[in-house]
Amino acid sequence: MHNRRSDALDEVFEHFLHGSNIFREREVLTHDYIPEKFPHRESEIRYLGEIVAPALRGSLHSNVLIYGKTGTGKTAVMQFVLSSLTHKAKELGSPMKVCFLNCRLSGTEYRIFSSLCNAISVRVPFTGLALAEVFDRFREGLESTKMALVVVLDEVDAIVKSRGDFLLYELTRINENLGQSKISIVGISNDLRFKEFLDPRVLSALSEEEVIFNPYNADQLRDILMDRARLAFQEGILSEGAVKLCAALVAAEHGDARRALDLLRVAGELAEREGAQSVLEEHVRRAEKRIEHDRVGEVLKSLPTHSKVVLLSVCILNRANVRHSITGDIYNVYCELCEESDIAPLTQRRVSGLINELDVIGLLNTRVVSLGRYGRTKKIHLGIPKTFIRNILCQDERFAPLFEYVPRCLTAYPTE
DNA sequence: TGTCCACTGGAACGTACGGCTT
DNA sequence: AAGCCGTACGTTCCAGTGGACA
Repeated sequence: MHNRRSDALDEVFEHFLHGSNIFREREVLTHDYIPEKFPHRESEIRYLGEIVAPALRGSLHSNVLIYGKTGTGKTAVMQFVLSSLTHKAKELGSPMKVCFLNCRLSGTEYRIFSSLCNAISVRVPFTGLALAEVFDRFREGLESTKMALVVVLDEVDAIVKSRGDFLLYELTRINENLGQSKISIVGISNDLRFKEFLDPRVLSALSEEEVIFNPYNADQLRDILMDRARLAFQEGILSEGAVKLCAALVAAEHGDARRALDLLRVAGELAEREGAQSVLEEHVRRAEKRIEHDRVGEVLKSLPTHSKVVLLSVCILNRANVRHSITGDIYNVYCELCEESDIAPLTQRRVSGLINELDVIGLLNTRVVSLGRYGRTKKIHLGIPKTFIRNILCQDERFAPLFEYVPRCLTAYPTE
């Protein structure tokens, strides 16, 4: 047993050490790689360059809003433009600085302001200060630097949707109180309806210029993939069919180039692992399944305990041939499962909220229905296979026995 | 036509926590 | 040490609702 295992591993390690015969440079296909060329984005690059150029003289440039769905190259293009800008600014000794922030990753207005402070070397604590205090320190710090600051807020819609537009309102007004320094804002949004969430004053200040990144079509995706593939793969390894399929599969969805690159990378990894001589269409098809499987698995594992119990409750009702369970039934089963495993149950209101969250991430599908005299509720069914949920949740020993549990409330349940 | 069910979903509030300022 | 702040997660309260049923 031991020998067999070490032989197998030995082969894996040897294979690794002798270098990949598929990849030349795998990193080229990862998300954080910024390429030198952006096929089909030349005009956007030029336009953005024209907009931010005044920063080179230390003066204000127009605020910009960039729209586009995920994987249309907004972030990468902007980073590319900014790195060229800072490079040029260094050459010229221009009094400017760039601060690139991802609002979704930062999470809160406080953290965004504190990142802005860090960008201009003002130290603020992780927490503890009033938001207004952090903002004041930022403004004072900025004023003393006497420079133009370009603030790029990536995924700005995330912060506006969850916290309102206080942050943008303050930032767009800050120039009124600055004498020596200036700040220009570039907002990047995935959501085209993002404007609806903004105060009209903020909107007009922010969208002096607008740039829209349209999704890539299959031909454009193919060009992008070919470009990267030349760097990423060994010569002659990648079949043209595989590239075409990647482009076609992704274009049929939302034209997300990031996803296309993922697909190509995973296809390459699959081919590599089985020692294939080339990356074929079949590898791409398997990669597509693998990516989806992994994504859902990760989401499931990272779910909070109560959400897992809710999901489990839906599984149990599903097992009892209740195809569309309703909130009340799920809550009953949920309470029993909590009792069974010594977890303090949450209120129905909270559970109803958890069900909504599970709906948003696609693990459940819900629909509000009215059953007339029998009230208004939600019909809920699983968004992914029961066996898959079982496989993942059973890795937690608390949940494994619960899958076999037969709830008391079910015995009285009228089957559909 | 009015009643009434079983919720939905918004809003306000409570509690715990980490970490700052004074 | 006390007071405050933002954040996360939860509870409590309650008006609103679509449609079957009497």
